[in-house]
Amino acid sequence: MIRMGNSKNIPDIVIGRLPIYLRALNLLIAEQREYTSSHELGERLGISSAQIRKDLSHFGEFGKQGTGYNIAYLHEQIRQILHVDREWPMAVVGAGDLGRALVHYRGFVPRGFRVVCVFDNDPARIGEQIAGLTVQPMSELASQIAAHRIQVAMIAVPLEAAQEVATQLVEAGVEAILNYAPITISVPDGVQVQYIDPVAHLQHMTYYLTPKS
Amino acid sequence: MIRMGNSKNIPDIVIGRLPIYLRALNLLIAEQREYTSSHELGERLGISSAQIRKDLSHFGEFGKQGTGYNIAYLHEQIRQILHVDREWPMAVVGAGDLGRALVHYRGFVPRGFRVVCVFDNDPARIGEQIAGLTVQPMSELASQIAAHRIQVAMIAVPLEAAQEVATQLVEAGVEAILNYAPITISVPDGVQVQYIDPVAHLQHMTYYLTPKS
DNA sequence: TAGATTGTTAATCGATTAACAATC
DNA sequence: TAGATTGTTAATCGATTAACAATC
Repeated sequence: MIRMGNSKNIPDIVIGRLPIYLRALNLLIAEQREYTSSHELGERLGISSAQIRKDLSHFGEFGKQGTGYNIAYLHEQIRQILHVDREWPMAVVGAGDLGRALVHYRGFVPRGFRVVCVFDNDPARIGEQIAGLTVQPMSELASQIAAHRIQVAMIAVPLEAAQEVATQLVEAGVEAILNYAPITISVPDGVQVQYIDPVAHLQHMTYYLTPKS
Repeated sequence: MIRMGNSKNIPDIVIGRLPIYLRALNLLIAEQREYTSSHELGERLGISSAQIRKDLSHFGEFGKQGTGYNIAYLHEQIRQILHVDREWPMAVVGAGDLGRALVHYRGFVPRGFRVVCVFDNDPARIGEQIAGLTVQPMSELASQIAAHRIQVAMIAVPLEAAQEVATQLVEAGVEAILNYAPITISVPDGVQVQYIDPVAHLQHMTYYLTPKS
């Protein structure tokens, strides 16, 4: 297989840190700062400065000796690397409390995403309006995803339904799934999956705690 | 410093996988299965069987050669290791869409957690009922956390308020924080913090996608 | 110039995997 | 017994860190 000269295989763990750097840069921009350094970023994030420089070096040279990184420039570069220098339309499946909160969430648009449709299989919910979107039946899923050219979806259904929904999403052409149901789903190679399981994080922390009561 | 004989320092990354194992065991229990193997667990989770055996070996010997692991027994053991063989009372700060969804979420109780109070600083929200709980003003935070002996809290406020809320929680005695605001917060040593940032996960995935539109 | 900070190399550290004796 | 699977060791693999020449 031919490999492009500039597309080395960058560790996934490095990719996973770029959004964190971007988040920190957002804040620095809000503070009206112009320059930062790997040392300052590291301090704020609890990461070593060497790691930040090493991570960024996979993609190019974004800093200047002596002065550090121009915040706006580095921000824009990372946005391009992560492909969030545009707006990704997204589908939400599940219009329960969580799905509703996702549709309402104001934090997607400023960071490159927009919920453009929401689905549910409960007749009581279909037709309901959420933040200007109409809850659609699952029978509309494939056609809507095609019509909106949706590549990214979020699953907010009960765990029993999550695998079936994932399968439908992939069949409809979705290539990246953020799954809120506490179950590992199986998808074909090449389809991206990430998980959000608050209880897993809580359990991780309680390992270190001694119960009071 | 004196170190107990049986409390070796177990890598944090191993602790982070235990909740995933627990989640898989929950499913196997629901399927009425009695025994499993490191191979089967690994298949389901996309993890090598060797890693699962290695991880578990940090805590004891839970399996039997030839037959694998008794599911109910392993489940109970991991629950004890993670200290979720009890119910942790939790506070939610922020009664917006997300906070509301967290208070309503049915997935906490079966896995060791229960939201017992919710706070907001918006007079329009204070007094509101959410799933049987009354939204309380921030001025009540310290006394309520003490009264309920709360050690775990979730932050669901806008990012501008997150650091201040975290500081108040720690002062009130909270030892573990799950932060939904997209900002790295600073807390004293010994206080656990975990982050949930859906956008970071989405951006991680879009790195691997080629935009269609 | 002197001070600061990058990008990169090499060394260190830690995590994952392969392999297998033990044994159910 | 034969087959399966554990727990563990040693080897491999990969990620992090320390250090520094280059240079703004």
